[in-house]
Formats: sequence, structure tokens, C-alpha cells
Amino acid sequence: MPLAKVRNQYHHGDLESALVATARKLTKRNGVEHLSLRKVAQEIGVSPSATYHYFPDRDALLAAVGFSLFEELADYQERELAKIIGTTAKAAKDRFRSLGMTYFEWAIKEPHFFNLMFSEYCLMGPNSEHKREDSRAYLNLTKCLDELVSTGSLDERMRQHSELLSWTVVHGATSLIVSGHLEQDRYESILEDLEFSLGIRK
Amino acid sequence: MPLAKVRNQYHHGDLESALVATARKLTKRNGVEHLSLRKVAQEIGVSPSATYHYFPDRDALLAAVGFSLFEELADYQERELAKIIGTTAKAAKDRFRSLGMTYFEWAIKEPHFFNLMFSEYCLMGPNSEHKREDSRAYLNLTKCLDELVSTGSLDERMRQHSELLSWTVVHGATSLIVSGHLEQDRYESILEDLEFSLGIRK
DNA sequence: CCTTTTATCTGAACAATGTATAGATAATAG
DNA sequence: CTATTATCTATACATTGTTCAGATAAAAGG
Repeated sequence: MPLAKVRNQYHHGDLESALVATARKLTKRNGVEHLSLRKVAQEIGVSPSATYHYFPDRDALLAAVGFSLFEELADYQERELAKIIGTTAKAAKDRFRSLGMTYFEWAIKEPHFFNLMFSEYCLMGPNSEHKREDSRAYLNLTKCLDELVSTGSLDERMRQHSELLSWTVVHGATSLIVSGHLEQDRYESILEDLEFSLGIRK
Repeated sequence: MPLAKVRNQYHHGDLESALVATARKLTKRNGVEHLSLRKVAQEIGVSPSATYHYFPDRDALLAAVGFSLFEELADYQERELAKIIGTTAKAAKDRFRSLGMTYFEWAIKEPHFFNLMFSEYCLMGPNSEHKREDSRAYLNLTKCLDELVSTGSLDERMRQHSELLSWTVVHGATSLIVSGHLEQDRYESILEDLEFSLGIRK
């Protein structure tokens, strides 16, 4: 029996993944508020009610898509980060800059994804397993900052202040640009402002 | 004829304002994705189709609510700002802090409002009349920063970097907290980090 | 004051949506 | 080969946004 057990006519094989994947595709195209459960089912070729064996409701499906996007973003960031090699001060600064740029570029490329991730569908409760500390994106940031300190590019005294500051600046600028409240071409200069205020001079 | 021409049975009198006010109320309660045009009309006591004489569709009504919220936020900020009087360095610092705190407190008090304001319903196009430069909230920020400079609390060289930096930090931290990605009690320390990195020592 | 015109709102209808329930079908286990 | 269980379908329902023809009241013109 081959691995590709695609559409046994009645039983789908892996409907759960198909649901997430298709919901991802339609959300990417039309945005989160226009995602229709029925359209997702229709695209897969399955009845609308089949959905409810894997997700209690539409919100749950959207949440599944949203949480998977955080992993995708981290993947992308790490791929870009890996392109910058070396342990010099310049390499550390480049990686810090790259971390901020990839966050932004990813959001600009797929604004509907970004909106979903920080929408009410992906609300993080106090007991959520997707906390900040164990998120890969945040771990990458702390690692970058440590490198800046060890290469002498970031003052030790400033280190503790720069973690949340960097994160909120990057996220805030991205969010404002995606929602149209800030011009897109301002982003890079904001990153420079951040580095300047943290004392990371070039 | 009295001003209070409430419900002449057939003609409402001021349906447009009533629609915005009621949509505001229901959005505050249930969030933007659960706002129903029919519920709004029902609450006012008018037929669902009456809406379409004032707003082309549901999105337009939500946009009207959203844009009015920016004014409400500015009102609140200015009221709080007016409570701090004086031209001393301490007063200037207090006003800067207040500006950041009010933004946050307002969002925490009504997260559904905050979500609407930066949702896809209030997207600012390139020709939007609600641009950053002429927004009252942004003008208040620039005024505050000028005061910090003139009282010697903010280095002139840092002044140009601090405008967008302050804005994105405040918005970013607020956004992350509202969406549950950051703990609420971290906010004030982030403001302190911002002031520290801008060189505004106490 | 009466008539005409215009602005405002109603009623009914439509397609699409999320969701619940009962039953059909296929895979699995005994 | 049969019984059980997981998976999916068919049908139905209430609710939604939206359209359009027509009713009603207000304003304008005589």
C-alpha cells in the first residue's frame, strides 16, 4: 500500500492536515474574516460537517492555522539567520538587523497571516502552551543580543533593557505598517533608531 | 418642536448616529467579528435594510465606529495630560509617561475597541484622511518630546530618533499584551526601558 | 390648505454561512 | 465472517449580509 493514499473516495486519509492546509491557503488569499468553513470543505471535496470531527468549530480551525504560522515564521527567520556566518561584531550586528527585517518582510508579504496571528482567534490564554519564553522567535532574539554583548557591541548594562524593547519595536512598527498607519519605507530607519538608542553604533 | 424627536414611529430622526452608537456598544460587548448588522437594527427598533441608506455595507459601519474611536482615545489622552501641570522637567517626564500609560490603559479597558482600530476594517489607505501626522495622538507625542528637550531631559541628538521609537514601543507592547503574547504587568517596565534607552534618566 | 416630490424606512426574498443530528460507509478488530 | 468503531454524508435549521419593490412620512411648491 503506497504512502499516497489520496482520496479513497469515502475516507480521506489525512483530513485534519488537509483542513489546516486548505484553510491556510484560503486565509492567505482572502483574509481571516472571509474564511468559510464550507469553502474549505468544498475545496477538499468533503462534506461541511466532516470538519467537526477534527475541530469543534471554525474558530478552532483558524487557531490551528494561526499557531502553525508562528512556527513558519521562526523557520523563515532561522533560515535567513543561518545565511550570516561568523562570530565577529559585524556578523552579530547583521544578525540582529536580519531578525528585525525578516519579521517585517514576512508580515508584509502575507499581511493576512500576520493579522490572523495576532487576532482574537489566536488569543494566548494564561495557560497557553505558546508562551513567549519558549517561543523560538524569542529565543533567537535573546541569542542575538547575547552575541552583541559578547562581541562588545552592546553594553552589558543595556542588555536587560533591550530584550522587550527590541521585540515591541519590531512588532509595533510592523503592526502599524500592516494596518496602514505608518509608511512602509519607514521601517528600516526605525530599526536604525532602535540600534542607536541601544548604543549599537556601527 | 423639541430637540428630542425620538422615534416618530416611522422616521427615526438621527438614525446614522444611532447606528454608530449601537454598533459601538455591541462591538464593545462582543468584539468586532460578532457584530451583527441585524442585531444593531433590532436594538434601535428599525428594519435591517434601513442601515443601507447610511452605510454601503457592514464593513463601512465598522469603519465608522473604528475611526471615531481614534478621536475618543485622543480625548482621553488629552484629559489625562491636562491633569499634569507645570513646565518643570519632572512635569514633562510625567506627561511623557502618562501618554504611554493612557494608550495602554485604554486598550486594556476595551480590547475589542483596540482590535477594531487596528483591524482590516480600519485599514488606512494611502489617501486616507486619518494619517499619522495630523492625528491628535501623534501631535501630543511630538509636543511631549519637545518639552522634554526644552527642559533638558532629552538630548537634542536623540530627539529625532525618539518619535517613531516611542510610538512603536507603546503600540507594540500594547498590541502584544492585548493579544496575550506578553504579560500585562510588564508594560510599565517597558516604558522605563524606553526612557532609559532614550537617555531620559530620572 | 392641498398636491407633488423627495427622503426615509419596511417587507419579503435570496444565497451563503456555521452548526447540529441522524444515518451511511468503510476500516478495524475479534 | 461478523461486530465494532472511526469517519464521512445528507439533511435541516437558524442567522447572517444584502437587494429591491413598495409603503410612509416629511418637505417643497402652488
